[in-house]
Amino acid sequence: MNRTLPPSDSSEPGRARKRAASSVQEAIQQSRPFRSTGQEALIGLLLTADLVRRQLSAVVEPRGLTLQQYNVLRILRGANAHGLPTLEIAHRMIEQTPGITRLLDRLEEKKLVSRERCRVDRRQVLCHISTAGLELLAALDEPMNHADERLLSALSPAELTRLVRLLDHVRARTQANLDPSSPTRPT
Amino acid sequence: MNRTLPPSDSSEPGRARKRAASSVQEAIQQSRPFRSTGQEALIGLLLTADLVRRQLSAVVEPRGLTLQQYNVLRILRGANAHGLPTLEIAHRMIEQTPGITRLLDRLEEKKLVSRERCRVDRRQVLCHISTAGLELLAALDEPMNHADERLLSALSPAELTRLVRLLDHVRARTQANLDPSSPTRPT
DNA sequence: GGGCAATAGTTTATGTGTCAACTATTGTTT
DNA sequence: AAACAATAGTTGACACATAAACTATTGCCC
Repeated sequence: MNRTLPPSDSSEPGRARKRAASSVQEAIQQSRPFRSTGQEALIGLLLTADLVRRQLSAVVEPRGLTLQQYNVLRILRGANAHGLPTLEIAHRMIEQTPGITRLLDRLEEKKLVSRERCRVDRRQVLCHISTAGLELLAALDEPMNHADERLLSALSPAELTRLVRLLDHVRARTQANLDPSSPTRPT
Repeated sequence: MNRTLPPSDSSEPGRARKRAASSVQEAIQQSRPFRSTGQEALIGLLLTADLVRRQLSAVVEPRGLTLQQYNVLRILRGANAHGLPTLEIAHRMIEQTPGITRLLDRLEEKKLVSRERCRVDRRQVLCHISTAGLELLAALDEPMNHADERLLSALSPAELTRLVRLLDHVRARTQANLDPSSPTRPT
């Protein structure tokens, strides 16, 4: 993407737009090359993640689930028996607090999860996956695994490992940089 | 959601929640390991992209823009003078058609873009970025570049290139499997 | 043991994404 | 020229994300 600082900048016409460009450049049809590899990487990351999200959504959508709902069910399946308090689910997702409530509302409407006040700490609401939920997940395991494989079939095992490592690095660094002092302190 | 640990949690002694695992495993706190590296890669991809999106959103949000709105402005800045028809913008984003209309509606309300019927083909609506829009973008260039660098500062140039290449591969394969009428195909 | 802050969760409001159905214009066919 | 399909875009309905304000419960601590 073009990055030029002055206010009335940029956008000169007739810029050559066909060069042996990277896939990202082609995808967004920008008329200039990237300012940096980093920028290209970020855009590639977002494009790829969107593509993956779409593909995975398409797998669960026929069963009437969104990807987020599927995720909650997976979390609950993995957490079994005792159930999980609502916010614990939110923490394990990339979800904000208010979103998880309604997400669980819809799952409960579909009888895929059940909720109950915790007797020990009555502030908490414990969530469980129902038998129907488990069955639904079971039915989705196959196609989901298949989609996973298909999506990454372009990469060799070694490349996959490298990708995982690179992504881990990015997250590790960024999360370390995040403000550790939470601003949610009314004082 | 940020994985920032609660400061001195210690509410329960018996609650050891750390294990020496990959960053992804730690993040989602799944009790079992991944079935495959591919799955780990996908989840890592989604987590990382979400993180990046959040960080970049935080940069444009103080100016009252969403990341998508910012993107549209960038596209329009890059597309100069003649303006772009609505759907052309949508194609350059990962946006669906209806979304772009309302997105442009909001940008127009803020006087950041203008729209007009094309006289040649009256079905089309040509979109332009306004002077105010250009100024806003200019003001965001600096912090945006800074954020880009910060986000990927963990990776060396060589690693960045590798990441770009790996992501390109994933998209290339998947999109090839997807629909043969690729919308973003210049020459 | 009464006051008060932190915690767990929900509600509300707003912005947005997406699907389906719709309008308007153009191109094509006959 | 009338009919019809394709194109460009909008509108409506609904799910979702996020921030802010709210309720209920618990823990603290004096």
